[in-house]
Amino acid sequence: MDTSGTISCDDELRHWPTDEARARAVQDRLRPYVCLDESGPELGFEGTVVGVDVAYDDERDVVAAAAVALDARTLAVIDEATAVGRVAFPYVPGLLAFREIPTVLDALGRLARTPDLVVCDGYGRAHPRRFGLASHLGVLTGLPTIGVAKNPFTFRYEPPGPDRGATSSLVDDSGPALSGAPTDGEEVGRALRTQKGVKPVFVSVGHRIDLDGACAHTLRLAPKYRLPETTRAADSLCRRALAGV
DNA sequence: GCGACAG
DNA sequence: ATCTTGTCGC
Repeated sequence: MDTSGTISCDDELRHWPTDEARARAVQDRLRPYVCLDESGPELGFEGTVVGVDVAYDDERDVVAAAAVALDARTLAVIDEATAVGRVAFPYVPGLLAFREIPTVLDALGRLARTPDLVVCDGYGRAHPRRFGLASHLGVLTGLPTIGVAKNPFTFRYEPPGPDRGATSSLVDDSGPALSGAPTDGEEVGRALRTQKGVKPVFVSVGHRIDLDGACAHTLRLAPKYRLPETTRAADSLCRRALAGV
């Protein structure tokens, strides 16, 4: 595998790790493939923004994933897909991707057309090893991805201004944990106020987009509610899919 | 040792 | 994530 200097999604799935140490090793191995020097799709581009999310039934060890494609201009739903699978990994903070991605990939593959941008529940670069769910999904699919989380995890931030669109830096103060570059105090994402007077969401870059673009798209996707319409639609659909199993 | 900890 | 009643508001 990986004899061409690129990633094979199928190979990664075939060698999915089963313990924490190997999962962290996978993150360290794939992190160099994250692309941070593309600006991403234009705001209001012609194409689809796809939201993905999963729901669990721990009793039966079942996970349901949903992928919902919205028209990037009108935010109208134009396609939906679901997939059901077995939980592939326990919940461990920092290793969420290994629990969710296999079934999410299955759902994404059932869409009629390839997404132009994918919005994930959780983090991208805002991650202990700079390789959260959104980055992982981006590297495996090659698609531009962003992470929109509902909580700041362990990262520090100042509350953004009260108005819609206000932002503040999400900073990693854990120190230079990664080999090499000094990352202490680095901005790993942003707190973004999507609705006036409402708790912000936490946006970070996944793959092939910059932080400004990730925030701009997130704000545009949340014209009425705190969470992006992509997330709301995917959350609703995966819950219905789980209930139907 | 203790608390914190995306979903 | 999931467990869960009522309640306030458009």
